[in-house]
Amino acid sequence: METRSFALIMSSPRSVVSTMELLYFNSDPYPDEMEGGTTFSCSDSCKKVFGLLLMGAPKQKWTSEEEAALKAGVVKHGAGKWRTILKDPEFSGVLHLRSNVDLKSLISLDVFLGNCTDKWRNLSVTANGWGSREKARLSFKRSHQFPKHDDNSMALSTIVQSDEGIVDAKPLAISRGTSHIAGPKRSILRLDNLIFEAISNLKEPNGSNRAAIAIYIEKQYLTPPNFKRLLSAKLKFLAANGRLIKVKRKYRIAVNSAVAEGRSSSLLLLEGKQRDSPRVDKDDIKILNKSQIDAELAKMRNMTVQEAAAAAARAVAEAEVAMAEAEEAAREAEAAEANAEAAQAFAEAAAMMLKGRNTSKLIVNA
DNA sequence: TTAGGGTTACAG
DNA sequence: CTGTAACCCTAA
Repeated sequence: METRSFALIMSSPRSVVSTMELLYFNSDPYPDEMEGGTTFSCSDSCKKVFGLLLMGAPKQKWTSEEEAALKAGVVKHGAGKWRTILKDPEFSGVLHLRSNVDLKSLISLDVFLGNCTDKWRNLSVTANGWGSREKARLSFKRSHQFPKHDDNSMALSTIVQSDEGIVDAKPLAISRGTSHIAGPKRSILRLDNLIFEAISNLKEPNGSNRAAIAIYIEKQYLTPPNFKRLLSAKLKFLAANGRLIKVKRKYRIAVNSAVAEGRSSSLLLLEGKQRDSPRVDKDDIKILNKSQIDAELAKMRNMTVQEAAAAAARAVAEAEVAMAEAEEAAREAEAAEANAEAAQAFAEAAAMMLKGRNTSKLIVNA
């Protein structure tokens, strides 16, 4: 009896062993057959023994198929739901040699872009002084910070319209290691959404000022530490391209703004480049509202693993580009704001001072 | 079960 | 030898 079980375990990857439970060891009778993916029940000491026996076993490189399934699984269930992904019959076939702990490696957008391993978790010094592992961690936290309510939409919440073709399964598989996809500049979408939501919900007749918008968003959502800068940059950008109208430091939504209402779904994620109509504006920003995101998710559930993974990878790649761009914009905006918003900062500082509050922060900007 | 620090094996 | 992919350990 023991011999037989032993053989079974030896043929399992170490990662499976680590999650084994000694179900069959103590079960009577033993199951006649064990298929790949069968989990065992095992005491801790048992695990140690078999873990030792497996030491030196070759590492199991992730196949492109497994990566695709993993990415699709994250799209479907969300990052962090490793066990759920594993148990999903849609992915369990492909991922049956992996444990939930193996899956968790995919914790960041960087990783999502093509590195389904712990690569980005391993500290290594980079030019900007941040270890890539640390970077991955921050990236992950950041991506989880915005949607306070709906984790499931996270994966798609920052999708922007692509100017590129659909990444199909093959290029996806060989894209590992390429963490940035070259292409025309795109803008972050999620914050746009929040700004529009804030302005329209605040319902101020002449529009809302930056502070009010910030307060609204901060009340509704968890915001990143650099949120103020991002918001400033974004407001400026949206006003510059006419999607917001700025009058006396108050922003209102432009009537012809391309807010998602009534927009054809043909502009959305899954269609990608298949929409061949000429672009009017290279900075055109598409916004997915909640129902559209849900629709996209529904579509993805009907896709094959490869299709979903391709779409997911593209979405995340674009989100990553968007995030990088937003941060870049924020950096650039810092200098610009010193001039453009100086008057505002002074005014606010003065007002604050009158109220006897600490003005140091605001004066710094002036 | 997961996140995250730590360790090991392997390729270059 | 070094960097990285894969894997281990464990607090919460």
